[in-house]
Amino acid sequence: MALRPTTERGRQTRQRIVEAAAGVVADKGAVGASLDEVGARATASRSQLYHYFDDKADLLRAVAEATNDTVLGGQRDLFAELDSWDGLVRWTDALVGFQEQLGGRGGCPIANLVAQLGERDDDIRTVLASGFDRWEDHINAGLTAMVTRGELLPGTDVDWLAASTLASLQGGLILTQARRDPQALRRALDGALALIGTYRRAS
Amino acid sequence: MALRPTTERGRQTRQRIVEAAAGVVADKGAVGASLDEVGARATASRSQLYHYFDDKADLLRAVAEATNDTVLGGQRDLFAELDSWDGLVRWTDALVGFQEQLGGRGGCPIANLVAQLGERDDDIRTVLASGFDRWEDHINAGLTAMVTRGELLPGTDVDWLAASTLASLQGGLILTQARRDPQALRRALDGALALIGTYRRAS
DNA sequence: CCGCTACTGGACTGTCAAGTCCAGTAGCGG
DNA sequence: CCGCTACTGGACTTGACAGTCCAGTAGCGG
Repeated sequence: MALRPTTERGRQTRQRIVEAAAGVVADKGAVGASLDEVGARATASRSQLYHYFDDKADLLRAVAEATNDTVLGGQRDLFAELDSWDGLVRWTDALVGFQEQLGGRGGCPIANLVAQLGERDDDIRTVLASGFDRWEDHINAGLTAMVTRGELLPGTDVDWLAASTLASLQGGLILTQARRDPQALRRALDGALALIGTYRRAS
Repeated sequence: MALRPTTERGRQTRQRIVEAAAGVVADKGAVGASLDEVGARATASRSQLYHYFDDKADLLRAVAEATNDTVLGGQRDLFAELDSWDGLVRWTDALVGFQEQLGGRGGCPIANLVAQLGERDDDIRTVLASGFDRWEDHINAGLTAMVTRGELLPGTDVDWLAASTLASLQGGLILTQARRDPQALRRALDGALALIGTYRRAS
């Protein structure tokens, strides 16, 4: 079992390796990503790779954790405002805008790894599932706050609504990725908003 | 360019190869699938593989087309009844039931291939996108029939509703795959049904 | 029945890739 | 300043794999 680095220099090297690996995985896919390519991008030798990671699977596991943090971290500010209808709309607009910037490329990094590795590595799959759980928790917290402040009807099943919203988002992302068309995500998220809208309090 | 077989024997061999390849891809992922494994399962030698396919990418393209046909063909009977609320509910029950049989494993074969190959092979991505298009067309046809027979309100935006429904389904599948929990698909499809339900005619 | 072509068998080559091993050094604590 | 350990460099081995090439044959049409 590769030990966690004990020095600042070691921690920085490990971090460089994980970030480089995440980049290679984004470009080549998890299976197609080679350790040589990772080493070249991280400016790290094979010994360093094997100093910090038991094997390629161990490195990919670290990439999965980093991917969760990157995807969720990138939405932190939007999650903070997810407690109002306007915040919800801004969140969906930002997601679609981001896909427009990407030209519909890339899809969801977490979902990609589930499809590439999830059927053959339960540890990695579990890490990625926890990423989805955290994502859903953010949506759930926002919807709960909207109920609390009276923007959604009391008794709204926020657990179910949060789950349905995340599903719409994930589905919109895979369809966008296949079609290279961010409007696919727009339509999916509009569906989620329309469903949430049916629970809005009349004003 | 490998030619299409001209004899019945050749067609059967090519078919065996594609089916064997689809099985290896399901087990090992597209990138991890080796031609040796495909040959072993299809009882076909390397010469036969290269007689019918230019290279591995060419074979994977054929697998993508076969995957579309398999996934959509498997729902043919349900699609035929997708023109009523009851048919919609049966369709969603069947999809969830199928995931329960699988124990939440596998995910959507089309989406898996998009995530595994779609960022690096535009031909394959386009084939898979056409699979999603056909799937959405079936849903669209059902919703349109429901409007025509008065089960959904006139003026219902069936294009958008079909797109949103497919997104919910795809999202539910990826979340089910990550969590190994068919209830994730159940919740997603309930969201789709609830949204469609808002367009039902009062009776 | 024979010639020809599509189909078939499988050995072989070159390249890539994961993982191992040997050796050197930066930097920290005593 | 020195010893020690975490960190570093990179050569090397082994095995897997895609693709090429040579040769044989089943089966069909004339």
